[in-house]
Amino acid sequence: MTTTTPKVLSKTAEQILDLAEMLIQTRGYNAFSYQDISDALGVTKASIHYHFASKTRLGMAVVDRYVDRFGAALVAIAEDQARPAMAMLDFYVEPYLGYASTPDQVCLCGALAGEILALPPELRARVDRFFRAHQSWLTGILKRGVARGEFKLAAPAGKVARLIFGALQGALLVKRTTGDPAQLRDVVTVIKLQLATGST
Amino acid sequence: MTTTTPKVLSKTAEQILDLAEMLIQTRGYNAFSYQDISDALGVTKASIHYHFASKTRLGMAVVDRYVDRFGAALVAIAEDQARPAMAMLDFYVEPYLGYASTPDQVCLCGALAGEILALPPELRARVDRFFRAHQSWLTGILKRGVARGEFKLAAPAGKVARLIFGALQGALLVKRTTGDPAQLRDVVTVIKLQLATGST
DNA sequence: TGACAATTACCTACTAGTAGGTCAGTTTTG
DNA sequence: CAAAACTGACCTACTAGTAGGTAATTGTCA
Repeated sequence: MTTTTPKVLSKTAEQILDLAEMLIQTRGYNAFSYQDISDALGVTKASIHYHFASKTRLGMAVVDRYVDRFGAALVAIAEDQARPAMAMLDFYVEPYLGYASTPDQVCLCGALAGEILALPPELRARVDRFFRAHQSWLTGILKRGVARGEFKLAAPAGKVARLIFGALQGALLVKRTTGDPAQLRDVVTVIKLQLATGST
Repeated sequence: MTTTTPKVLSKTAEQILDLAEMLIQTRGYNAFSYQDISDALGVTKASIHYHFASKTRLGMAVVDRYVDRFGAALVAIAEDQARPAMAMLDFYVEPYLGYASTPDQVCLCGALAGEILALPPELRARVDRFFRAHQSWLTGILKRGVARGEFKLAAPAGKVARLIFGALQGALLVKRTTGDPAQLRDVVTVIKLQLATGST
């Protein structure tokens, strides 16, 4: 696991992390301030600096926690060798559908990617790792589905994984702007139909 | 056409627009300042305010110009009834491939979508319109391809259009972060293979 | 057990820097 | 000349971050 903060976190520190994560997912990293957190949580800016020395460190802690949480879920999904690959894909898209059901949340790393050049290098590297890990995980699931005769791919698994991952991230972004809750649902439907053997 | 600035623009105004467009596409709207433009162009901040009274108005002018330019291309592509639908799709993805060949440009509206909640409402509405227009244009092209026997779709054209559009936007975002120029190329390849009759 | 020293968790008050924006005045140009 | 283009000086609001202080809790040891 990639841990920025060594030991257990205080209740306040966790509240700060929770709120910062939400603020990045909705407004973006550069569009939230320590003052926003201070106002919402009733703690002073100095107190936030006590828990997270800099905004960069706060961002790192938020991303690390998100990546670890998501990553643990990926491991858990892929563990059960008996489970159909399509069911694994269903589990994978669940968080995305969850975000799509909120008024304006997107994937944390998707949000950060939109302002990647305006981000401190520590955050850039973490988003990069997230994208690679998820696309490689998806590639594995697709290969498994093909080996089991569940999926029929029009192209190599790695390229299809890129299509699926990009489509999920893009659909979330579009959904938040247009406000149409069907945006992501439709995309997931088409992906599954295209993967299913004999769908075309 | 959606024109914010009524008459012809001065050379300086156009330089400001060009640079602002590039800055939004790379860094994002909230991560660039009048000072950045002032430094790069050698004009004062006050001079920028002379041409564009507020940052919101500058943003509006940038998006309007971008949307008009892109929209004119869409009309031109769809004009020739004889041209194959696949060729039209090739023309459509050309700008995306162009951005992908730069180190860190993405679609202007894709960049704005990442910080949509931190944007003035005038910009939000414009990004929304862009997304709807492009998905509806893509839907038309897909329907045309089906009618001509060029495409075989696994789902209704509107849903496939959402997949394609989201995948293009998402792939650009991922490409900029990971730096892999093949990210978008792979996605386009898979899309075309999945659309082609009998590809699966 | 009680005394003392750290440590944790916060606070008020402040800094230097940057953001977008204003305005009166000046230069340039048709 | 007059309109258009531009500038320097300035303003207010807000940013991340710092300095220094205060309680309360916790660990250690005679």
